[in-house]
Amino acid sequence: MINITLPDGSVKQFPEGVTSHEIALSISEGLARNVLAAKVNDTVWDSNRPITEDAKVQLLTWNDDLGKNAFWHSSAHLLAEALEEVFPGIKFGIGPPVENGFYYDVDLGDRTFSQDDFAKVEQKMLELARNKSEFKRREVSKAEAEKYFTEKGDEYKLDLIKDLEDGSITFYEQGNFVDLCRGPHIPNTGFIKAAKLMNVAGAYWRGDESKKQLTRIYGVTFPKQKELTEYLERLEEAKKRDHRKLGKEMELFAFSEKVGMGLPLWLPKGTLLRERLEQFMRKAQVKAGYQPVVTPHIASKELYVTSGHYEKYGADSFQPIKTPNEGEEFFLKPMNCPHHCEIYKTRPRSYKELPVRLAEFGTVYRYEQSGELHGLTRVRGFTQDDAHIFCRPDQVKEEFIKVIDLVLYVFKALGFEDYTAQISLRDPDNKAKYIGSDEAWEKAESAIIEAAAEKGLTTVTELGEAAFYGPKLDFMVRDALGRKWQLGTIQVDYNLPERFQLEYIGADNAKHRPVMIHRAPFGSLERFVAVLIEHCGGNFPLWLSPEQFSILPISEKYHDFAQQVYDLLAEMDIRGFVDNRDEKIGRKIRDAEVRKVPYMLIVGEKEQEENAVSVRRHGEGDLGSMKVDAFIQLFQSKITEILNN
RNA sequence: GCCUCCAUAGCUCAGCUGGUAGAGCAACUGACUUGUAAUCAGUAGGUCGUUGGUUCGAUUCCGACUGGGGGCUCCA
Repeated sequence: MINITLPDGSVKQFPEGVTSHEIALSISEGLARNVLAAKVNDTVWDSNRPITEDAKVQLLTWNDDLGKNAFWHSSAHLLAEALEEVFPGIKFGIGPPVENGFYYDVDLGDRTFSQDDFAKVEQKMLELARNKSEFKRREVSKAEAEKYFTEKGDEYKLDLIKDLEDGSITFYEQGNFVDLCRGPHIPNTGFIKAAKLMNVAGAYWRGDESKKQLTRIYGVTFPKQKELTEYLERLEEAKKRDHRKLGKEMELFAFSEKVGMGLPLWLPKGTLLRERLEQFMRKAQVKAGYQPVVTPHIASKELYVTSGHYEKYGADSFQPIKTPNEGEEFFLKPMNCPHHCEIYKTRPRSYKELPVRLAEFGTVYRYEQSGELHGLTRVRGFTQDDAHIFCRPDQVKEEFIKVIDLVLYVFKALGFEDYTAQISLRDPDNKAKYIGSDEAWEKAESAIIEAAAEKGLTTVTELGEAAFYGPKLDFMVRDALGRKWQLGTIQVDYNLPERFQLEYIGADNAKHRPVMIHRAPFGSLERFVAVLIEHCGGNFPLWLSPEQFSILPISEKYHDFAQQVYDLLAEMDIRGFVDNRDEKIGRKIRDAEVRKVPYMLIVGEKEQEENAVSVRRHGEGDLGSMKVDAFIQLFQSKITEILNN
């Protein structure tokens, strides 16, 4: 008998060779039906693999990420089996589970695979799933493995086997399909009740551009048809919120072939939104002791030679702007830091005036690969809400805390409630690849950790993720659909102060090197607006909304009164418009609803008599009639509610 | 950049296997003067992304270019 420890700490005795399926069965039959795999002493095992020693066992179902992984990994094998039946002679690369499903990389030879083939393969998958073929694990020798795939003629699997150690190789077999695989897998294919292929894409063998490009087939499967339906509905919802679609519909921004790819044009309404965000940040920054600066969009090559960016990015970036003077070259600025360093250097600095915080909404240009461009989230010209803090080493922690406060204030005002912070530290085993002294790094790293802890942030720490020039803290927010986005960033930089020979005179009358902190709570206005659009589905917070109200006169007779109300609201800095088209009120309401206007103010005979407006809130409906003053008060209270705490 | 799919009116899209195009919405004109999610009628609008080729003939087939979507890191 062996002892099995379950997650609740209880210990049960089972005969040697018990499987986790049998353990589940001893708890309940329903559980046994749902167990996909099991974590046995920190390794995930097949649920039908015999356990021969005392072990800690955690049963995994569809509700566990690891359970899903096993499920989707098994689905990849099922896909491969189906593909092999449909396309005999097909060769296979790798087929892992991913965040939402799985894929398999295949080499189809001369054949092609397109959306038209999806249905056929999906059907074949379900047909094979119904056979309830068991996933059978088998340990094989390296020679045996090589023999099998040599005979099959699959050079990709042979390439994989080459790097594996003899004795550690396993095969999995289900139905007529055998794959080189470490596992684990679900008990049999019958668990897979719904399958959908999502898309095809090219992917280099082993991610190496010089190797052959395979066809990557993405799919997703579920243990219930209903879950597939729900998943597809979620995708639909995400599509509806796509910032590229809403940006066009709401006339926020546009692209033009003539202007060039990745270069967004901000339309009037989008500009209003963007300027509101800038205004908001400016105000918060002034309060936090930042000094706004402005720097040019181009700079002499020398600046980037000094900063080191020329050497690192020069060849892959926008190429220099030449002048009539021979040898004179200017670059579009790809970042603001070097300019700010030069501002810092305009005069000697005393320790007493540090920290110096220089802020700029700096528009920068980076030549991103054409395939990397995506809506507003990845563009070639964008504006950072940039600032650089030059401070003494002993001020790093305090400055970090202040920046975190600022970032949290921004998130709160914009309705991002679910966020985590990632602390990126250097790789402790490879300190040589980082610039800056050991002492400085340790100080800065502990300053970041302490600052994050003091602010009560939920953090993930990643070793080796720091930039070569310093550790950093990144904020990841989760939007309304649960998708993760990286927004604000705070980075310590030891590199530029060194390269630019920045210094300050300390109390000891000696020269010291300041620490530079680079931070951007939004990241870039473009990216932030994109994330914001998707987060709120185009229903912006009231204070940001480009059109905060629309006045809808019942008929032409009330146009004058409508204009009076409009003037009053405009006076109070409330933005909106009068819809004086020759349309019925129902039509005007519908159009305003579609345009996502937060407040609709209906004016007719009654309202005119009482100097009132009938208020309708977007998505909520009629709020009844109120005096114009009362509406202004209601409106302003809604705004201060968000911005002042 | 590479793979793959795509490109028709301002927008969303239809147009079977080659014979120069159609709908809805928007726009414009007129009628209606309207009470909480689409009033009715009419008008106008397209070198079918650009450019070569095949063909008697190309929006349709082939190539190139431009732009767009998806993917190119996550252990067999």
